[in-house]
Amino acid sequence: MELKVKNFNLKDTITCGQIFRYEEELDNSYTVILTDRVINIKQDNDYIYFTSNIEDNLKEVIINYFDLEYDYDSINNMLINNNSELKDIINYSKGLKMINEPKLEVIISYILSQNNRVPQIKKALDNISKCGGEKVIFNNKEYYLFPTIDNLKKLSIEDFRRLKCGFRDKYLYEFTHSDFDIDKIDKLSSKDALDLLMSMKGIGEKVASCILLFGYHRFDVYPIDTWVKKYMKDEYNITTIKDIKLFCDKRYKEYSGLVIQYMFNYKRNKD
DNA sequence: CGCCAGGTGCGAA
DNA sequence: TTCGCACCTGGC
Repeated sequence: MELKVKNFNLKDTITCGQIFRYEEELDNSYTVILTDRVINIKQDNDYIYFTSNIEDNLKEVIINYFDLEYDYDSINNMLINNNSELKDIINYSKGLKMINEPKLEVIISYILSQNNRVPQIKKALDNISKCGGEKVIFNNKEYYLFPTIDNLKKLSIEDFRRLKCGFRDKYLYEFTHSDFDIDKIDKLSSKDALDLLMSMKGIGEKVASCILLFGYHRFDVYPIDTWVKKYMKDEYNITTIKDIKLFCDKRYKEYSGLVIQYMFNYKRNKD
């Protein structure tokens, strides 16, 4: 199946740190595990080509997952008009979309991320999926969907430890056995949402920010990672997280989360 | 070996 | 309120 796109960069969108469970294939396509299916997707200029083990609504699923109907162009133009210093990084990063990743998977992923490395996080997520997720055969390979909350509840602390989650085992167990209402977050202000997330063990400010930005499209909440730090130091000689946040909130307001993604993408790929 | 990574919880001051 | 430290795991 194919779809015409404009201002979409598949590679940047998939590889800029939003999701963990994807593979780059030899033909430069990507295989990505979504909620209910596995897809393979490839871009050639203004077209994306995709296949899946499930064809039902595939186009709609792709459009939703890669956020292709959200109007990034207007926001980008507005940002550049108000902040001319953003011209370079936005032109470099335009085509980067914020993925609509399943919320439960985002939460589990970022609980795993504390004091951890990306390959290790991915391995733990794969282990968890193998244990409680539905098996999918796609292009003669086995994949495992991310488990439902009911299946995650079947895992003990020892199971999480065995699945290489490390000391985060107890946080995962407590979260999955809590009465945390994943959809309630959408009804809260960003501050209340942050507080609610941070009331859970293993979720601090950084992890909560990642969850809200990547899982809930809250562009006014965002983490500051090493690449953004590097960018802000090199461009403005601003070094503390507090000052970086003050700077971004003042200039980029409710779109700061989007801007820091552009900074991240620019700084990390420009070397 | 020791160090550290997409931080956080905890006890001590 | 702030500070220092321990923490699974595995790659360097």
